[in-house]
Amino acid sequence: MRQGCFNTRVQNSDAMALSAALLAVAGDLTQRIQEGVVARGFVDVRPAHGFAFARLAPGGATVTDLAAHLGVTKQAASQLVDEIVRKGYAERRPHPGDARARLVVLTERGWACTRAAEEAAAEVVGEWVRTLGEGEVGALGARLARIAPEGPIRPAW
Amino acid sequence: MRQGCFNTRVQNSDAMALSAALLAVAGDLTQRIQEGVVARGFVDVRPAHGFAFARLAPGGATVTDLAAHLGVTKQAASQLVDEIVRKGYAERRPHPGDARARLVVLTERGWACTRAAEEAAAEVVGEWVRTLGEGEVGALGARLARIAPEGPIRPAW
DNA sequence: TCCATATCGTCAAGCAGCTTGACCAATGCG
DNA sequence: CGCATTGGTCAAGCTGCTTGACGATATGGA
Repeated sequence: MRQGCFNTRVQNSDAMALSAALLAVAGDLTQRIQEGVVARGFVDVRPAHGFAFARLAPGGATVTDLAAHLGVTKQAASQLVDEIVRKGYAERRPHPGDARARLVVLTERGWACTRAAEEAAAEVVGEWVRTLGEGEVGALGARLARIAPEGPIRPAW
Repeated sequence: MRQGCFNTRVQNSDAMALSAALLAVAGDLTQRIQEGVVARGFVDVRPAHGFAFARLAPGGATVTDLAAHLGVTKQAASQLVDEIVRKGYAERRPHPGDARARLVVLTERGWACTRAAEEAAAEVVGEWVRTLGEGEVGALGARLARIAPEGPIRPAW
């Protein structure tokens, strides 16, 4: 497919302004969720843990699953699991049906931290609602969802 | 000020979906700009350099300026400048009017890399335009600009 | 059934990018 | 002038990731 068809041409300066705003908002959101989670008493977690928790939440996951989801090596994922297990947010269980694998599942503390992150995110989004209005924020979410990629979550830089 | 006024209440699950989409789009954007820049021949730069270039572009900046803009220590900024100077993207000049400071300015190669990043960003945004339409993307940018923070650029995680 | 190959997870070592702490040179205010 | 402040660098250390190697289990073809 031809890239530069006339009516989809974008001014480079506009693209940079949009990109800068998007990345600035993303960085701000991450930082403020982090602060909110810390304020709720979970002082030993980092933003990356949130993405791990999100993957573990449904019903647990293996280290390899987690690695693919986070876009890092198995070793890095294993180290991250070591950390959240040591801190009491998750535990390793034998995997039903595959003795090689281990199922990593959230503990009650892990669930509590996940809920804290949700509350913190809702606080930030609530501020956006006060600035933009509810409909605008809804439209924002809908559009972002349509251009969001499929694959693993990647750090923004 | 009271946070949870009734009509600005946000469902936690909605907030998480919006946050996840935003961070996914931001990560994808970063990665694809990076790939575009590499594809244009600048194989030895990282995303963080782009934010430095943006600060240097107008007319140069000091290491301390850069550190504040990137939200890191002076030492880290100085190391980053070492790197982009060594790779030929910038150079250190005496600062007019302050013999302690040094003005870091982009070289021609630095400008070329900045233009490459703009082109790569425009390519990605062009795809969004094909998906959402031009008006929607414009609205997206306008809304993001309204909720973008003032301070230093922070990494999204 | 048996064995070759692939996969799950971990151990170990190394590296990149950031931090803290210390320091010198230049500034500028009393 | 005297001295606290500021711009920049040097040095050492830490954290989170990588690559490489390995044992244990699973899987599929002869």
